[in-house]
Amino acid sequence: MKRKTSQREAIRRVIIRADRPLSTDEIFKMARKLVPGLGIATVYRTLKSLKEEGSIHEVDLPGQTSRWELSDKDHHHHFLCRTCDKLFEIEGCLGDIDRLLPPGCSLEAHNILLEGQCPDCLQGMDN
Amino acid sequence: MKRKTSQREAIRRVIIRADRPLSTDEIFKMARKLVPGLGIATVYRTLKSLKEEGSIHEVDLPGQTSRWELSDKDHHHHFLCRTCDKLFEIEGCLGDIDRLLPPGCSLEAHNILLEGQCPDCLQGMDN
DNA sequence: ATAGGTGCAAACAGTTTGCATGTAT
DNA sequence: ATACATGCAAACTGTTTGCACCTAT
Repeated sequence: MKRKTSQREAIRRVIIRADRPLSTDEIFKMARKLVPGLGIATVYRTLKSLKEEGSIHEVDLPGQTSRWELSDKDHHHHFLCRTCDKLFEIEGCLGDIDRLLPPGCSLEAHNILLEGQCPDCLQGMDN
Repeated sequence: MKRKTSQREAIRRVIIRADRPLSTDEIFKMARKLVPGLGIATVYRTLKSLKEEGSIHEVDLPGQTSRWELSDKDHHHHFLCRTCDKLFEIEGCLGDIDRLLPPGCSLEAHNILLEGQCPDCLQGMDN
């Protein structure tokens, strides 16, 4: 996949403009405003392709649908609001992770997810 | 749900005997050996009910299907083998998690998942 | 006897794929 | 011109639900 199509550009633009990782469906709805006829299959295919070319990163979440963010970021983790389901980027990391590793296992990655209420939802403005 | 049926007992037994959190499908296959006609819908319903009554806990994983473990355990996290997809319990936790919390957010839970190779898979015995 | 549990098949949600058509190169 | 991308619908996977039948109480 290398062609510069309006669909692909719209999807890329939506992700670039976002201030947090977006779900596939959010991207679909936002990109469809830019390219009216856009189909969901194209979104899935394009996200996969952007991921494979290395420009975006898929954030897998427990129990939730994947979110997508630009991959040119430093190592970080995420905070998930349990009310609005929005995901936010968290800076920094925790040290001494190796300490938890079971004996005989090799460590290839670690995932830290914080969950709670985001500022907006704490104020009862449920959105 | 309160009745003592062979299906429910088999499912409970499989989870109790396991040395690690099992997937719904693993539970289904193991319990079906104990109760031949067992249907997958019953497994889903029973797991949900055991969860609601508080005897088991659902481990949601990013990108993977849920695993189930007994809920009478201390706070812990998990290690996922990227080769055989088995999940292992990890003792202990990391301190200073609040430090990562974005300003204005409340913290209700945290999730730490380590990923890599388990001892068996490190030795090339791919299972 | 009867409320609740079970198995089956159909329904669902999210995601992927086959195919004919459209379009960037 | 043509190889690749798109939209649609069908297929797929994991999970849930409706319903007639079964069974623990």
